[in-house]
Amino acid sequence: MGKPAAEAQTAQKSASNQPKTARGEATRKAILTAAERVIGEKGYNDASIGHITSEAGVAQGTFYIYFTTKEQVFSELVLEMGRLVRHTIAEATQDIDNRLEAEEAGLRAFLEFVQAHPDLYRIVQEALFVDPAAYEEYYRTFAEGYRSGLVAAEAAGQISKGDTETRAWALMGIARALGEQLVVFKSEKPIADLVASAYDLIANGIKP
Amino acid sequence: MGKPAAEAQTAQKSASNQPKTARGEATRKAILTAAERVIGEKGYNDASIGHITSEAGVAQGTFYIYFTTKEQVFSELVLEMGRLVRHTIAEATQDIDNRLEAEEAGLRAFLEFVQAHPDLYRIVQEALFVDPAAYEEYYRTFAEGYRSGLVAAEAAGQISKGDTETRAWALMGIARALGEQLVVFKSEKPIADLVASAYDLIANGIKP
DNA sequence: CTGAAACATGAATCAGTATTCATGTTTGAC
DNA sequence: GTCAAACATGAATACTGATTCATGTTTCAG
Repeated sequence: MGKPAAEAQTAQKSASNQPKTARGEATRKAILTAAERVIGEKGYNDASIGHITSEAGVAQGTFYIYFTTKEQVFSELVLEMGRLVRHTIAEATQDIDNRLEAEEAGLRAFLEFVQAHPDLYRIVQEALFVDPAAYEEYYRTFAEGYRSGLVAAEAAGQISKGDTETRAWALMGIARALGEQLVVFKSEKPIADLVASAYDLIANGIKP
Repeated sequence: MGKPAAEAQTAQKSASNQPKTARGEATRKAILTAAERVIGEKGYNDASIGHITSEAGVAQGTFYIYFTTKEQVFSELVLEMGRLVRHTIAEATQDIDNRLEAEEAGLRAFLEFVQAHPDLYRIVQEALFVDPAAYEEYYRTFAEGYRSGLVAAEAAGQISKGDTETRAWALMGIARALGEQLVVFKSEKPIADLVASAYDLIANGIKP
């Protein structure tokens, strides 16, 4: 994982649903947090508004004060995941000049993040079916930042020459597969070991 | 992608729904094919039984002669994808003794398969949410075959030593990411180019 | 203090759709 | 040819769950 572009606090959500008082703010966040947990655990379709609001400790109708639709809360979670992940990786790699080292640190940060937020991870995966546009945006944004990092590293002679676009996708694929090991397959292997093996593969390949 | 274990034509489906005549056989297959297309396109939840049966050209009730549940037809599609993909790769790599070459040929075969069956590809992804057991089975089976291939190659000195389990997951992750490029992101890049870049990464890594 | 805007409630609405079933039609073994 | 088993039909059932709404309650600017 590399150094994706940092990012501003991003746009205001769509419609007329932003809270105007501290109480509203708190309620909205409670619903969002509950949605993350419930949707992450049960999946989009089995997570009913009732489940979400009861987990949040509010009445069902309250949901529609802050969100116009079940899909909207989902999309917002996908966006949040994107922001958080990019921020996490950017922070973990900001002081590292060498690309290969940055790759290693970024991968570690990503896996730690995923382990800490398993629900968000699953939500992004499900976005392919629930909100394809958000899914594409998530990966495209990520890939672009990644790719430009590789281009710079290539120019600086820190990595060999190659097709940076395909490399970016492949490296993201590795990160994703290892994240899935942790979250979906509940692997017990320590993150440090995963990172070490993946790093060796990324740096040296597997030829004898 | 490597040489997964081959496989027998696999078990009889669960309950009492196997056709007993040629007509029944044909109808069942028509429904299965329609389900593949419709579910692949609309996703599990938006694909109603009505959509599927009308695409298949049969009445709604006919569905329940051959499948006990909407989920069952989905699971069957996931299993089918597993069989097909393993078979395809096994065939593409059976005459190749060198592991790195097998890796290349297997990846190419996988990508060609995925491009030819985009619906099946999406169905497997959605299985994580619709039928997690089938999803796990799909990837576990695949990973085991993959890993044992790597172990053999390592023993034969065809690849460097390393953590074969993590390597297997990482390599599968690369294949998956590139497949997604084709199916989800509609990349125009020729498969040959994707394979060449990925092969270079897998064999040599990216260090300068 | 006060009243209008914000916020909260939860029961009712309303639509979609998986599954069942009573009723035909077709097939193939004998 | 015949008839029981297979197969097919599509309307009816049954249930789930997103969204709305009429009715309170709380907040806070002035």
